[in-house]
Amino acid sequence: MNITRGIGIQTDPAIRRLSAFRPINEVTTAALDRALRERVLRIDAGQDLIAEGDRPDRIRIVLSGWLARYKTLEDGRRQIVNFVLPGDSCDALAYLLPRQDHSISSLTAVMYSEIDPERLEVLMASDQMLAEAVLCEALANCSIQREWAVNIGRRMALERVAHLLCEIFERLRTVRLLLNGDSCGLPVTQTDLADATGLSVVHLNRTLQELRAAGLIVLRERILTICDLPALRNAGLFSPLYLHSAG
Amino acid sequence: MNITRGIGIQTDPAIRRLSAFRPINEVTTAALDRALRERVLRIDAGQDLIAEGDRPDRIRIVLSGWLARYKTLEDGRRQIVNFVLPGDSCDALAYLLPRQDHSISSLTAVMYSEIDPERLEVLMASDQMLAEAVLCEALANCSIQREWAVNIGRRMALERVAHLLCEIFERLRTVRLLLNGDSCGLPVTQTDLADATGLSVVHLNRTLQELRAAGLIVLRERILTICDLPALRNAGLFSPLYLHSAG
DNA sequence: CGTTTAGTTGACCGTGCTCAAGGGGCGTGG
DNA sequence: CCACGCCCCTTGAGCACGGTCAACTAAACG
Repeated sequence: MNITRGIGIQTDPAIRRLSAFRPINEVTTAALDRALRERVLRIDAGQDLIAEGDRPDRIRIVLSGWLARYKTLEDGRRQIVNFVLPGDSCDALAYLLPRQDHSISSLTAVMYSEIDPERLEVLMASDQMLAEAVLCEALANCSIQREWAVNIGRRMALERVAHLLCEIFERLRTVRLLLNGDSCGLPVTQTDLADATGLSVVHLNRTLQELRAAGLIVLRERILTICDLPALRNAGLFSPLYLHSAG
Repeated sequence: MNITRGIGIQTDPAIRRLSAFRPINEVTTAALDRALRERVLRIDAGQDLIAEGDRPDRIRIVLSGWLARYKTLEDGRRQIVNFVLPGDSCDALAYLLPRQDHSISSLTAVMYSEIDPERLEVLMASDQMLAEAVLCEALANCSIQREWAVNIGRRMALERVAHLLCEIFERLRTVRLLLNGDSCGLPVTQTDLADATGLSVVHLNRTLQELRAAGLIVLRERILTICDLPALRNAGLFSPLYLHSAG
């Protein structure tokens, strides 16, 4: 984990993410951009950025790379409860609670900004739109959480995986991270996808193959191509309202 | 749905719930109490209080009775994503987003307060502790949501039901709604519990019987008695950290 | 009394899990 | 250069957890 200063850092995803909820004016955008560039850090894949039980102190905002919010049971069973994608915060408001109730680990190499809660509070106090956007981001994450409960609890394996892929595709679209109209990176293992859908790796693998065989997706070398988006949405009973991201 | 004014209304659960996160001083408590009593409404069991797609306008805070946050799939499959218990708000911050992303319906007769968002904002602006408590309540709900994903995704039926019962018991304890040290009301049908755990009604019924046979619980006439709390927690792999409610 | 709703039980079956083994890519080290 | 280990993906076989369907009981209610 090392601090990376200077040039070549893109803060766009974070600003795009917030802009999906409220218009952020130029002055605030610039101030936010400055705050984000002040402490940029990098970690490799497979590191715990936040562990359950930690005292939350700093706010972390992802600039690039994927992470997973997860919890494990005593015997090792793991459930990923959400993916944290570029532009997402690893909990902008968590510092209000005494402890972290879940862990967050990197699935890929990750670049992120650290901001002190006080710093963000100052920014929020100076621009009501920014304050609301930050709250909305938290609320939207909560909504995604609810949809995951539905996904895991009431959808069949095929529907579940289709739904998850649709969600990821949509979320990456709002931060402009599609590779072209119908592809995006999917830099996670099948074990990760299994833990996210509540399936076993074996069954997840077979389900992916079913989706491939049906001509809905191509998944090779960590690139997901959606061949027939309407059909995939249909297969996953996917409706994007819950993402609250206008686009 | 009718307005009930006047006496005999208990606002305690709502105030206790917020006090679990931040100390609320007497002045604010009194102001909050007044705000809560201004518009108290009542609905019967089985009514939708909020429907997916609604434009959120008013804030609703439950004074008595149970509700369920839920989503349904096109073909009728229903997943309850959380219970809303006395003292909980049906989303204090939802008005920031354009649409409700899920429905909330009453499982019992319910008494609740309606507050205008502006009214609450004024109260929050005048007392930082209250503002933080309201945010914490939303964050704690979000944490519960994550735990439900784990519950549904990675626990076996018996563990799942045990866990849910432990959670309900704890949550009712923080708002002082236990009937005595080891009992609480559980005014919902087995269909509701099935939809909350992602199980079928038939299997939920059998799982409850297993818990009864193991001497862990007694469940009769909508009263849940936990005979052996440590054993039930053990059976459900339950650890209350995620509730963030100090007690 | 008939109807409805909730709980219960039995029988059967299927989705998805477990266990196990093998293949391919890749980095490391002999 | 090849050997080895490691990680990830894949496939097969058997099985179990939990779903589905159906029927029956008991209580609540008009």
